[in-house]
Amino acid sequence: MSRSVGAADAIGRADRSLAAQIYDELRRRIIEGEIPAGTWLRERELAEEFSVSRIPLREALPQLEAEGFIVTHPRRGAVVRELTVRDATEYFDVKSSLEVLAARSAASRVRAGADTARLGGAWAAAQAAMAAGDDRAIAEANARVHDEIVELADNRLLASSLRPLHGLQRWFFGVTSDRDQTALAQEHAALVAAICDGDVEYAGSLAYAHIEKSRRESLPLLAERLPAG
Amino acid sequence: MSRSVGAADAIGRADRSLAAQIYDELRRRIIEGEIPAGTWLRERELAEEFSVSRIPLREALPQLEAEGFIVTHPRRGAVVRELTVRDATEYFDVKSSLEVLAARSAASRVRAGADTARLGGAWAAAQAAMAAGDDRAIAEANARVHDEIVELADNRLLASSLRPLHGLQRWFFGVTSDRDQTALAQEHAALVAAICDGDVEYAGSLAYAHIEKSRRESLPLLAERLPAG
DNA sequence: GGGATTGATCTTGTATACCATATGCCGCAC
DNA sequence: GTGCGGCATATGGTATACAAGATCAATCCC
Repeated sequence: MSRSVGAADAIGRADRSLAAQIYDELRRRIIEGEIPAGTWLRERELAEEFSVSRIPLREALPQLEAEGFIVTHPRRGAVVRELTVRDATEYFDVKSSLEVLAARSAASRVRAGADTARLGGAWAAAQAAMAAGDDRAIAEANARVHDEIVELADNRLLASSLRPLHGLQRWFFGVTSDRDQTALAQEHAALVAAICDGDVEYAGSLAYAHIEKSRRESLPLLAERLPAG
Repeated sequence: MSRSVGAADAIGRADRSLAAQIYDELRRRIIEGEIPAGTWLRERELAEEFSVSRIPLREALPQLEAEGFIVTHPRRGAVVRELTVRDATEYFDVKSSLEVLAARSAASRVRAGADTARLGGAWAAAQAAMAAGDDRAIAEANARVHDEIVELADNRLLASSLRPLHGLQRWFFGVTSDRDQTALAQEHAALVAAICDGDVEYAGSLAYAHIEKSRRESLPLLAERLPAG
């Protein structure tokens, strides 16, 4: 079978394996709500849609299950999981712990002489986006600030632990989140400053406050549109 | 091909999927050192050894990669990763954060009326094993105490975040770890008491001290036998 | 003699066809 | 109305074939 040119071209001709591309594509569709909770995912159906054989799907679907996006029912198929308020609570709990660690580690590494150029650059981009008033750009810049903090923390295990949380976040909130992106950027300002100062304790406290503020603002909104779980 | 009865019977006839069984078996072999770091894992070779087709392996190997046990080189195969001191440091950092959360959450749930019977039972088993002087049993009971704390915390996301750490722990230390299991059990005593009292702050502090003590005792020993990374 | 090239070989990546088996549903008998 | 049996369907798994990237060694040219 040729590699699909027409309708199924959602998966491009990237140099990555088909399984990885399909994983990415399905993950994106679930996160962005194109595939709503409760949808059944059938191997052969998806294989046909993507114009691939079942093999790549048999690698991609278990990965999606491992990250908690779908639940597999043996011999019945996989169904997209439904997010609940409980998931959100768990998310904020774990996120809080790990983000504090990231902020503290980043500050600690700065104290040990790490380069803050990239983080500074990301933060500058956020400021520029704020000045321009481009909400989408602010959201993207905020996300990059976050990524750069994790990068600066230089802990691969931490980064891999945060990855599923990142997916959850976008699943919950979409790209922009419920919060005012400008307010988010303001909080980032203090956090970035503390990290660049190498102030471990302060950076950790700010990160904690940052997440807890998000929790308090977002949870009530989520509770309105999500089942309790 | 029939389902293997002879030498390949490491994977039993459990009701789980072949991929899951093979994942478990490979994971166990890596963790227990039967497959040393640097070993190349070849699909067809393993398929033949386990008397299965390549399909289950194509599901199992990506899972092992996702959990950090192997590194896949496209079109070359997968190689068992080598643990480094850096991995150990990262492990303790993340472990510290998440175990504190587990202890605090567990205590908080007790305060809200959760049942402590299972945790109490696990702790009683550890005491019994200590009285009997059975080191292996103490180690197992200690592990169960830990599991019950996570269970009591009742946070599935936290539990799934801790799972890879648990694998890392056994990979680093084997079943018994480097530490004196009786000393470990003593520390568990105070932690379990604090949790059962619903004392959130104290439980968190004890969990933190517990991990940091492990770090300080174990890291120098690991540094002797692991490359720096 | 040394470095670039080519080709053999190994391994994964993917497709295809087929069989086995569990699950759920529908309709029939009672 | 209820219980049972069979059928449709989906995954779980096997076998096989072929394509293509990676490696390495032999070879060829200068």
